[in-house]
Amino acid sequence: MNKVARKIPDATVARLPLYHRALLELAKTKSATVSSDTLADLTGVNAAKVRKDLSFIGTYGTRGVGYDVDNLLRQIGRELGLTENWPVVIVGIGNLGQALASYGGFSARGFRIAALLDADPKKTGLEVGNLKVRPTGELHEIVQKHSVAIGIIATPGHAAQTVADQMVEAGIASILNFSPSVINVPETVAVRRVDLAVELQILSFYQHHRDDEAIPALVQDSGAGPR
Amino acid sequence: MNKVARKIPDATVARLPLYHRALLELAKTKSATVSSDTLADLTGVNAAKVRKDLSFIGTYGTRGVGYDVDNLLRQIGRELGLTENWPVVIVGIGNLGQALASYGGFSARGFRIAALLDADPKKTGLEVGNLKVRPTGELHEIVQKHSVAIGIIATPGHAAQTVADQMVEAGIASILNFSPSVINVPETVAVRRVDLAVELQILSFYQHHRDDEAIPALVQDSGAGPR
DNA sequence: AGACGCTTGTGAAAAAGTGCACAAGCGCCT
DNA sequence: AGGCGCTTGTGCACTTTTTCACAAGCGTCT
Repeated sequence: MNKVARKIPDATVARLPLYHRALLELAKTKSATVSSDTLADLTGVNAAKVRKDLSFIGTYGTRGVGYDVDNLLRQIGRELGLTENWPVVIVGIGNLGQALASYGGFSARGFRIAALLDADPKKTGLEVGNLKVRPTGELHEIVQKHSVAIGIIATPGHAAQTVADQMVEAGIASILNFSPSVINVPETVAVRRVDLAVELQILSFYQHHRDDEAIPALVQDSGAGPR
Repeated sequence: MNKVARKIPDATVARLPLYHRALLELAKTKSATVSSDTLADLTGVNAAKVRKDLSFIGTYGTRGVGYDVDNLLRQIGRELGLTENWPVVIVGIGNLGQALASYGGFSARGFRIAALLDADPKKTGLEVGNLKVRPTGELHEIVQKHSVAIGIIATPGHAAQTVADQMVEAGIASILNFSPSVINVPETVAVRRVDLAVELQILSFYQHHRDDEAIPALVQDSGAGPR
């Protein structure tokens, strides 16, 4: 009876990080409470949807007033598991890997980079974002030592499957795949794929069909259903 | 009567690039035709869905045989507007911008980078992927000259809105926003946002709720409904 | 204390997306 | 020339997501 209640729709899960980020912003600057309407503006989501989404994680709003920013932030963070400060490893320290490694936002958002790995020996020892790049061979050891649960693949497409296999073997349970390839993993492993060119192509479609009476419109998230 | 037929669901649009990429791969190596089943394997999509998706762009399959790879590739490319070889500009040449600029896959996928721009004068003149970085001030001129329709924002969050405004003013109609901020644009402008940390947080959720009876599973796309 | 304005939380309807299951059709083989 | 195996295209039922609309509840002001 307590587990059953806990079913948050995938579409909602995909939006929670959006609210989280907006709240982070609000907490820094603005007031102590926020209405679903404001949050809707800030995230580009419809207000009713905001309320429904938030209702899935509990009733933390006050009618006539809104949501307490700090509290809501905490609740969403807890729900997303950001309180655990997940260690992540990044494999593939090319341009994208380096961009990820030096992206400052991770720690504020619940993650810390445990290690940077690259198969190319020439990259070994390179210092990026005050971490030294290490050879891919050390993956297993690092994952075990730091209890890494999440791995990021930032390699070229042809290396992605190999890296994925190594990650799975090392015990990683969730993979964020930035390579353009689709990878095969056991179904106990969660995968999310982000393909930069795909995003462009989707835009291209709407650009291309601009005249076809359709209004492209303004939704700003890259997606719903992961799982 | 001819326009009406042309309504391709958003969810399908989001998957077309996936098929496109798989077909590109098939065209290079394998056989001349492909079945919906194989394509399903290659993309991690259910076979019935593949067929339904493809049926939206026309009936290009042959029963008992499958789809002609080259032809299908062409049809999807046409539908996505990739034949137009869109010129794009990238604003913000930090690590991510450089990663995008030197990502080789764009030209094969229907895009060419018209210019790299950065507001920081120190970056001006820097050569990335055999293009010189130019000051943001030249945006308007470049957009006009090359008829750029798509802009990529790869700046830090705090600069995103300013850049977006400049893009809109310059006449860009579609924006791919890699910054963590949500941007406001007229509703005639299409925006897609990709937030690296958001993707991680979504994974975090499923990782966190791993025991809650739910099987995270294996869908590999980052999203459906853009529009 | 009562009224009023504002905002939440949520039923219920509508819309969108998914997946099954199977008839229709193609090509090969005998 | 007919049968058989394979694969498409799609009607239909089902699930998920979105959107509407409004009662319920909080706080303030008189």
